[in-house]
Amino acid sequence: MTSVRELIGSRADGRRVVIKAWVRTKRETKNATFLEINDGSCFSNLQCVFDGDAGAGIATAMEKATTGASVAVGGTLVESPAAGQPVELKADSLEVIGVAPVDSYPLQKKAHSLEFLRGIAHLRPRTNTFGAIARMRNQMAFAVHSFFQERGFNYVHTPIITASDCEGAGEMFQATTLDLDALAKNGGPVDYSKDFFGKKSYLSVSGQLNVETYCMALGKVYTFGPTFRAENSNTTRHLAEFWMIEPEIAFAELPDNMALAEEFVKYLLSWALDRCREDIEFFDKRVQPGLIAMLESVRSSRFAHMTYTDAVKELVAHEEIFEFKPYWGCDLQTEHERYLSETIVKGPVIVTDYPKEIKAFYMRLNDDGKTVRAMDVLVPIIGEIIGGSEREYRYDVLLARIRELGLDEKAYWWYLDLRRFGTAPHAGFGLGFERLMRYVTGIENIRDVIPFPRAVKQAEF
RNA sequence: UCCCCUGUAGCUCAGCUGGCAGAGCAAGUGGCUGUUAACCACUGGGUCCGUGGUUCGAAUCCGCGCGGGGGAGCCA
Repeated sequence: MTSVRELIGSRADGRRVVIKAWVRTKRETKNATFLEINDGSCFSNLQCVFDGDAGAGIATAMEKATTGASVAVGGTLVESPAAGQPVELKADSLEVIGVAPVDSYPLQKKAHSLEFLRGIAHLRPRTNTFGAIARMRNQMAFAVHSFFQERGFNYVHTPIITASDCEGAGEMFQATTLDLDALAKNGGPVDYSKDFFGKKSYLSVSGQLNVETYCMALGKVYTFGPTFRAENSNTTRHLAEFWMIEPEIAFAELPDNMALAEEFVKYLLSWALDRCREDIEFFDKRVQPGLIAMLESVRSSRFAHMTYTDAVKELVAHEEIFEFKPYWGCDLQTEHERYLSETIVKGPVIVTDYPKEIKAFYMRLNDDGKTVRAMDVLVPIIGEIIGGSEREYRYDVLLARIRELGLDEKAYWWYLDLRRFGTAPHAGFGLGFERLMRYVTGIENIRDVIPFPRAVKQAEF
């Protein structure tokens, strides 16, 4: 089947084609009618030109060829005499396959707000913006796999349902086959031994603990799959269901992890700049002016490194500008993170060695006994895009940390086993795929870079 | 979970200290034109989110409910 992409990239050799696509706009003049059609194969539309006196058959069909209608257009591919497109279709036949009545089809021949389009998520991929997002999302997913596959990483499919509530990365969705309505009527305690798995189960908030097990066998691994967090958060950068990439490398320490993260981010930006040119030019022009220049500068930059302790010193020196006053031991606020990358460094910065109190139990304890080998990659505008760490691989230290935090050590038996049998230093990080998408498209609201957003009180479609 | 803003034509919005419901775009009709975010003219189009209240009179003021947006926290 001929695609618009294929035709636009071809020579205007006068070949006859029939192309099936959807109508974007129609402009009628006395001598000609211009029908712009798009089939999603690329950003550009194909301009189909019909003679004004093309005949009654075409005139009748043309009335129904309104914005959104699906059509089959036959004609010959010719050089366009006007500016705006190199080639066009000199059309001689038109069939309307499916109409889109103008009085009920929500999309018009005009710009719509992203808020409005969010309410018609089933139709929004037909717009320029969401078509471009969808193609770019596809490309970025491909880029993720390419990066790791080129470097000998193994893609590991970690489970989506988990019966361990010890992942510790946020509120979890419970997964159950129990009849909640019946239980509510009866009252009384719930007997989870009657649930599907014989105990409480959840949707995974992270594949990290699971992927570490395969790291300790395959060496270099990564996960890339959906993740679920039942946080009651309502922001432009959180979703209840999102996709996360989590690489994990064996015999590696924090500097190796930092180098991998930097290389990964640059690889992804290069892919976006080099292979999604038409779509990213649209974002640069209409969504976030300066996007391409910013991404290019990050691609060619060297990421700054800074310890948490040094970062706090910088922040304290300018504490008057912050709503939340920084101090050693505080969690870095969004305003702090953005100040570090946007004002102090003026580019990406990796902050390392955070106080153990504000980080997860599995991060390797430094010799000072106060900080852990954590790292956050902060970029301008977006803030934190990657969070990771070197893992605690010493059995005694890890067990002590679990006990210190009052966690149930029995629940971590298999995780601790990794440290009992052939333990090795290892490190990894997590990158939220939708946050990457926000970064490379300039789209602000995370609900616009995933086809069907899932958030608090939002699960339509 | 907290704070702020918001809900008026198909869409984006204006509507002042309460007094006859408006614009641009979209749509329809006509004109013009190898047009391309087309242009010009005319026309049609309203449960002013819902509900209760204040008032001679409410889109406008107040209470409650529902929806949308932004910020914070949590984090990716």
